[in-house]
This record gives sequence, C-alpha cells and structure tokens, in this order.
Amino acid sequence: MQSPGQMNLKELATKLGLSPTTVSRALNGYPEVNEETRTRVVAAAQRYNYAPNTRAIRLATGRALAVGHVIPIATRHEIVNPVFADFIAGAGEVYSRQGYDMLLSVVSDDDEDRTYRQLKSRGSVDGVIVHAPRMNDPRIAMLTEIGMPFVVHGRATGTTLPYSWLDVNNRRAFLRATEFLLDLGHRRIGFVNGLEFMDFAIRRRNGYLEALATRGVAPDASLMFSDEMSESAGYAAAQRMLALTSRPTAFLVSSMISAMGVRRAIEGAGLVLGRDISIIIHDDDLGYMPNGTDVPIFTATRSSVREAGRLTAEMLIDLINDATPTPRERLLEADLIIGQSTGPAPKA
Amino acid sequence: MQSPGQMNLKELATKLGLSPTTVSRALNGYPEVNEETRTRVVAAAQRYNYAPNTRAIRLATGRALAVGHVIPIATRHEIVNPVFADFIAGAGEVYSRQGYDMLLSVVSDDDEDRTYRQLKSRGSVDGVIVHAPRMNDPRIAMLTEIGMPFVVHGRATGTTLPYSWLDVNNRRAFLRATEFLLDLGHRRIGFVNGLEFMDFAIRRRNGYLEALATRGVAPDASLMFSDEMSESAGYAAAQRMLALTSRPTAFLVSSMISAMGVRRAIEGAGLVLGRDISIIIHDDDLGYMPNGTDVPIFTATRSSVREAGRLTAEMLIDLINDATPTPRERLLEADLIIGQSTGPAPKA
DNA sequence: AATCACTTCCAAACCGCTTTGGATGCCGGA
DNA sequence: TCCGGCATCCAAAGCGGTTTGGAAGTGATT
Repeated sequence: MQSPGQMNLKELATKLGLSPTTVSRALNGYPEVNEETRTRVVAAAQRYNYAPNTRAIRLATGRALAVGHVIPIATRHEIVNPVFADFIAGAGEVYSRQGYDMLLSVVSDDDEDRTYRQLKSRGSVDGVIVHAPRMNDPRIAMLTEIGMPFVVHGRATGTTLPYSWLDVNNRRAFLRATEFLLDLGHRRIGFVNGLEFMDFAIRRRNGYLEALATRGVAPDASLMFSDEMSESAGYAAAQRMLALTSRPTAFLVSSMISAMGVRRAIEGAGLVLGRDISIIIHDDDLGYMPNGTDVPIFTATRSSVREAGRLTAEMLIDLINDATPTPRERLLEADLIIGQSTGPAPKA
Repeated sequence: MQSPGQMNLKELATKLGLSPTTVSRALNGYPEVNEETRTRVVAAAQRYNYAPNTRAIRLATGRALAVGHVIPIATRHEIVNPVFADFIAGAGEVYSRQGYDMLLSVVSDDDEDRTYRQLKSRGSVDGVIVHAPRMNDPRIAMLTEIGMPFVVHGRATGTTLPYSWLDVNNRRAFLRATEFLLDLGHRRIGFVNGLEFMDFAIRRRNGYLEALATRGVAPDASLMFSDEMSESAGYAAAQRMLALTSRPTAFLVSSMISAMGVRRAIEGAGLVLGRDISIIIHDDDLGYMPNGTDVPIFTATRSSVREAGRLTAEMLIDLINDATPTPRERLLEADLIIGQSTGPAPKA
C-alpha cells in the first residue's frame, strides 16, 4: 500500500517499547506524557524519518486539513481569470504555513454547484473560497445550506444572507479615479469595464457613474464598454470609442491587461498617451505585469490581489477553526498612484 | 465528525438489509453481485444521496486519488509564471474527468525539495507534475530516488536518468522563427529570451543560434537579452537594443507578455511595427491574451499551454495506473502563424 | 443421492491514525 | 494502614471504507 519501508506509528511504537497511544500523544504535544519519554519519542521519529500518514489522520479526526478553490471556467469564453494565479499564490503561502492543503477544482461553470456539493459530501475539504462572485450569486445560499464554511473573494450584491467576504472597495476606487480625471478637465471619459454580471464590475461602474453625477457630467452610453478583461477586448473597446466623432479624452480601464489593448488602439491611432489621451487603470499588482519598475507607467488605483489571497485564506482558516463562526467581513481600500499616463484634458 | 446526517456505507447497508461488503461491491461494479440487487443498491444510494467518504477510501485503498503540482516561487523575484494558470486549467479538466483531485503547493524554491518529500511520506498524492525544469534539474533524481511518479512539463538538459516528459520543440520553433526573419532579409535580430537557467530558454537560444549559424550570420551578444518574461523586462530589453547605433530590424520575443513591453518600446521610439521593425513571438495561446481575434497580430510560433496541461495530466495518470511504468516522452511541434508584425527588412 | 461448480452474499480483518476509559504505581495526608 | 489524587501509560474502540476467505443456496452432472 504505502511505499514499503515507510515508518508508521505502530512500528515506531514497538521500536520504542511504547504503545501507539503514547507515541501519538508525545508527538502531538499532549500533556499526559513524561517529558523524558517525549524527547525520546521525538528523537526516534526524527531518526526513523517518521511522517504521519495524512490519510489516516484525516479519517481519524474527521478533518480534511484542506481547503478548496473552485475555479469556474466560463463555458462560453474558456478563459481563465488572469488574476487568479496571483491570488492562489498568496493563499498558498498561508496554507503551507498552516499545514493545510489546497485543492483546486477547475470546472465549467454549470458544474460548479455539483462540485461544491461533492466537496462537502465526500469530505474532501474543510472550507472553500468562492471566486468571482456575481450579482445575486446563488452559491452563497447553497453553501450556507449545505453547511460548508466559505469566504467570498469579493461580494455579491443582492444577497441578504450574512456571509464572510473580503473585497476591495471597487466603487470608491473608481469614484476616485473618475474624480481625478474630472479634476484634470476631462469630460468625455471612456470606461472599459469587465463583464457587468460580475459584482466587482457593477461596483466599479457605480463609482464611475457616481463621480460623473456629482460633477454634473451626463453619462454617455457610447463611452461605456463591458467585456472580458483581455488585451483584445480592451483594444476593440478603445478602438470603437476612438472612432467616435466626439472621442473621449481619457480612458478608465478595468485592468492592466485590458490597458495593453487600449494602449495599442491609442498608439495605432497615432495619439500620444498622457498628452492626447489619458488613461487610468485598476492595477491588481500582478507579478508579471508590474506597472513600471521605478516610476509607474499608468496612473492607477492599486490593490494587490496576492495580498488579498493571503488575507482571504487567513480568514477562511480562522472561520474553520472557530467553533461558533460568525461571518467576517473586510474591505480593503485601493491606493491611488500617479503615473505618466494622465495629463490635463487637451483644449478642444 | 462528518456532517451529521451524511449517509455512510454501513447505514445504507442496514437500510437495504445487506452487508456493507455487498453494497460496496455493488457500487464499485464488482461481478459477484446480482444485477437485481445492484440496481436496488444504486437506486438507494441515489435516493439517500450517498457519497463515499474519500478520506476512508484513500486510507483503505492506499491511493491518494490526487496529483500534486508544486509551483516554485522564485524567492528573488516573487513572480508567478503567467502561463501557469492556463496549464493548470488544462490539467484540471483531465483530473476532474478522471476523479482525481489536484493538490497545489505554492512554495518558495528553496522549500521545494522538502515539499516533494513530504508529499511522498505523508502519502498526499499519487504523483506530481514538475514545473519549470532547469538545466540539470535536481528534482528528477530526487523524485526517482524517493519513488514518486512524475511527469515533467519541459525537459532538463543534462539529465541522464530516464524520466517522463512532455515538451514543446522549443529549439525547432525558434529555429524556424529565426529563419523566417532571415528570409525576410533581417540580419540584426534582437532576441528577448526568458531566464537562461530555464531549460526552455536554453533550447530557444540554441534554435536561434543554429539558424544564424547555418546562414552565416554572426551572433551579436548585444542583441541577446535574457530576463523574466514580464512586460517591463521586455520593455527594458527592447529599449536598450533600440538605443544601439546599429539597432536591430527585428525582434524575436519569448512570450506574448514580453512582447507587450517590446511593442511599448518600439512605439515609444516612434517606430512602426511591421514596417520599421518586425516582431515574431512565441505564443502560449493564453486565454486572456489571444494573439488577435480574427487575424493574428503577431507573427508567432504557437503552442497551447492549456493543451499541454491536458496532455501532461493524462500522461501522469497513465503512469500512475501502470503497474510497470516505463518513461513516456512526447514532443509537440509549434505552429508557425503569420501575422502583421513581420515584414521585409528595411533597406539600410 | 452425492458431488461439483457457480452464483450470491456475508463476517471479519485491515488501512494508520486518534481518543476514550481505564490500569498501574507512587506519594502525601488522615 | 488506608485512601484519594496525580502522573504515566496502555488496550481497545472508533473513523468509513475495501478486500479476503469463506458460507449458503442453486442447478446440473454422475
């Protein structure tokens, strides 16, 4: 079964002339064992390279010592959310530090429900992190019902049930970003948003609209785009807006990746970034797409998704180890950093 | 322990008036059970919503029913390989189809060795996929020694031991790409490579050098850069080469992401892509960075890393289920697709 | 009628750990 | 001297499945 020669508890116990009970207790730090024998046991465990079989521990304790991440793949788009890797990296740090395993399920989104239920009924995990919440996300009610501990990365507008979440203040970030552009004199601000059934995208739009409203600038539907956060979608959106008779003087862009496409469109139109056209982006601080190394390239609202991964994971583990879990909530504020992509609106 | 009310084998057996043995066999398709009782059992399992506890299965069978992916995070750079998300997505499809769990360990690279050993001694996984192999990668010897089944995504030049791997023919891809540029009349071809302790980067350089050699073009060290595959690194490399008195007329770029930075440098220098300067890239076909939607933007050597994930995962599961595993090898060829980023070398 | 080969089911051991409920020995106090 | 309390340790019963080694029943063969 197990690799031959793998030392197990029983064998170690006989070698020591002790019972498995005592050895187990010695290694797990229980008080009812003599300090002297404990050191003897620990030394032997080291010497014989003993590692407890997790499969047995899990069965005996009834804990999975694992948390699940269910990554939905939109069946239509087949696209993996690019921020996901960094989030996972952050969360993973916490798990390995705390002795938890991370279980990843990549499923097409119509299999999501079944996946969560299986995770529960088969007892594979102690809790899950819910990614990419949408408006009125049904997963929250479902997970509460089946009694699976969970933390949402983001929030789900429209949900009345209490639940744990960690989110960036997207509304406020985009409110500030829009105000920043308005202060520079921009009035026609193109908005390249993510898919607007995603909760974060809704909040961002609200922030954008709120800023326009308080300054008395009428929103213009032809300046608002919503699509996948990919380079090509960013390009397409920007190109269409730049072709308008009264084109925008600034862009508000949902992500670094979309911004790559927006920049391509701008430069393709022979315009100069930061002079003819301003851009302000939301920067998830992805490792492979730093917003400049010394000085930031783009003016941006910034919030590290990797740090969010760390914090969310910690929250979940807290929740799992809490006997009477009360929902936890945490709202992070994004930094506003000034780069070279914004300047005063050119005179018409 | 388990969620109360969770139906288990024993309970289901009593409800059916059968022994656990028979119920287990009925559900697992063993022959020594009457077809009639089998349908009865299956129906009851369905009805009572029975799902076998994986923890128990794992302990009883001695199989983990899980495979591990150890993602090394370079302690210096703290960067997550951006292609990783797509690879995982591909592999994940296979795992869920085959009933395997995917265990992800994100570890700083000096903890990697310990992580693999623990995975083995604790029996958490049945096999692992080795990411980002380097030249003379020590993991291969180590994993063979501890008897952990594994498949490498990529290869490790310098390794003499036989081992299973799946790789893209990087040398050939970059050989062809370089020849393509040479055929267009380019002689000064800037090479923006990944980190050259990575195996794939070495092979790519070999392909590049080989093409130059066969055409009698002397390599120029000032045209060869090697760094992280990030937007900013691509920018930095291209900018330095463009500042040379005799600047390159074409770039060979390791990834889509680096190419974003290269393009920024080119456009920042007021040059026009495809006319003043050609680019040919390697395209991993990442979901969020399609190389154009209709027509390709960049001329590229293309190989889907997601598909590689699928194939590698299948290979590993084969290996795990094989009683007498012989190393499997598979070399994928990249497609050469022609986009708008390449043109004849401008007359000097 | 006895034997044999199937078919169909079950009891019990086992996987490797945790944990409950003592057992044992020793000491101090009444 | 006897007893209660404490410090140490152990036997055995789980956890929830799988799997081995029969046992009982059935029908066909001799």
